[in-house]
Amino acid sequence: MLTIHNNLSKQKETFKPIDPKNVRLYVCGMTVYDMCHIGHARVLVVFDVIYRYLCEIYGKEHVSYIRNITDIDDKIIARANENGEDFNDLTGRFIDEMHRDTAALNVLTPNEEPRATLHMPAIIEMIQTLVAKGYAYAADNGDVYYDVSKFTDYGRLSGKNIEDLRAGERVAVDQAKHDPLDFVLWKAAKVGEPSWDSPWGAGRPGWHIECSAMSTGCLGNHFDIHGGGMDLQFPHHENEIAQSEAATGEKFVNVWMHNGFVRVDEEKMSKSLGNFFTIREVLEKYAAEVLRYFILTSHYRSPLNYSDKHLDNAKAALNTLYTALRGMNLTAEVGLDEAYVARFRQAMDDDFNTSEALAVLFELAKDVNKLRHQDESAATVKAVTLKQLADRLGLLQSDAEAWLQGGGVGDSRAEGLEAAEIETLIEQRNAARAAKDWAESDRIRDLLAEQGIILEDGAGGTSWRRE
RNA sequence: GGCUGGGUGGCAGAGUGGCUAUGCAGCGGCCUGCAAAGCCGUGGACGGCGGUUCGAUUCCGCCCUCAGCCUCCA
Repeated sequence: MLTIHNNLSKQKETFKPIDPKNVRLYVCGMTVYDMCHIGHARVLVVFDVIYRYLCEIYGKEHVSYIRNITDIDDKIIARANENGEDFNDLTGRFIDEMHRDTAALNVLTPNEEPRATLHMPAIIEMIQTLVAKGYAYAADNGDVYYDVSKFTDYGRLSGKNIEDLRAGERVAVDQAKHDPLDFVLWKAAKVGEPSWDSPWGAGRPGWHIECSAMSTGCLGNHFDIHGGGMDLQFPHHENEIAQSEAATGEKFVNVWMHNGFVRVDEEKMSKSLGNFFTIREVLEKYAAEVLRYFILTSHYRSPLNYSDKHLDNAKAALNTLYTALRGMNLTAEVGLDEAYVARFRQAMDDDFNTSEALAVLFELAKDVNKLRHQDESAATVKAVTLKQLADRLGLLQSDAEAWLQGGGVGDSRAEGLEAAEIETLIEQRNAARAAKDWAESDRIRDLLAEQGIILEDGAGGTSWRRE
């Protein structure tokens, strides 16, 4: 029985899809004007694992996963101007870069990745509906605003009330708004800005409305799960609720999920603070799977502190799992160890407790190591189970030998010895060992160690890996 | 100031009203020519002060402290 922490109720609830056989999931994706950073990686990986698990329960063809792309907003326009290029060229380029990152991280492709600029009619139509219903007004400056005072439930998701928000007075007063809390649905275009025609003149949509229009457009007025980063809870998701429920007259979303932040030195990593690392930067030093594993070590709602040391730790942990799989027949047609499968599912059923799920993987690895020289068929069952469960998390996707010999490092790994050279040296060393020439044997081993190559003499011969 | 979520062993990170998390690192042992890997064993923890309880790291209160949101941000 899957339970999910619903941010709307602030508690864990048993998950029941609106349509018992089909699940509908929407996640707020990227604004594409720059490379994705580790915070983006976390959303991508966290919801990828959630998506995979929902597919496991309901069947892949019964889960609709939508992750939008914001491809028009102030920052995109500003960046395109800085670069002196058309904003479409900019966004197109960074959409490609994002897809390169998601592929590297083994993030599955959603059913759809709707883009704001390709859904203008639906966006404009929703704004028209809001104006017609009295929830929105066109201001003197050509902008259209949502009238927050008209939506009685405003603030429910983020635990705020309108009075407190007003008391905060941190919202800069915009003369065109009736109330500082009102937010923009349609922005009138300034000269030279990209724009679309609308009943209120040329302009572009506000950020929040695109998600209301595209999510309901893709999934229907009322769907199951809506996710995104913690920071989107307010105002973005709050505003989405206000827009969607006012426009459709129906409940918008049953379950709201928000993942925690990535931190650097105990501080939020963000573009505005400038303390961020791009996914690409990390992949130069570490294999993508190390980053993916690192993200899954903590619960999705907890903060995740980023550092090289933690990634080194993640790499070492992955090596342990791969070492257990090395030499095992993973394509053997054997049943799974159902006790472990049950424990894995129990962990995932508990609000996607990936740390607990990973612990199950390590216990399986230990079993494999224990049994491999005693009871090969029993060990194979454990190994196959380990591989299968890891698949469900999108982990252990490499061949174990290839992983260990590759060293779990990223794209620009320091070039070392070729495999053939290493094999030759190992042969020389083994000849020395056969002659009990330990000095020579150790000399070769030390030589290789200097190159980051670690030898392991086993019953079946000498194997090697990169540290 | 308002609201939210945290503070767990050297580090990371789950969890539980009494019973081993797990990983990395450490220590002892087995294995090995010696190592490495693996296995066995082992030490070490629940921010502080009260309260509830037979018993609290786990529930309640207060305090300290950290982070986040209240403004674009995953």
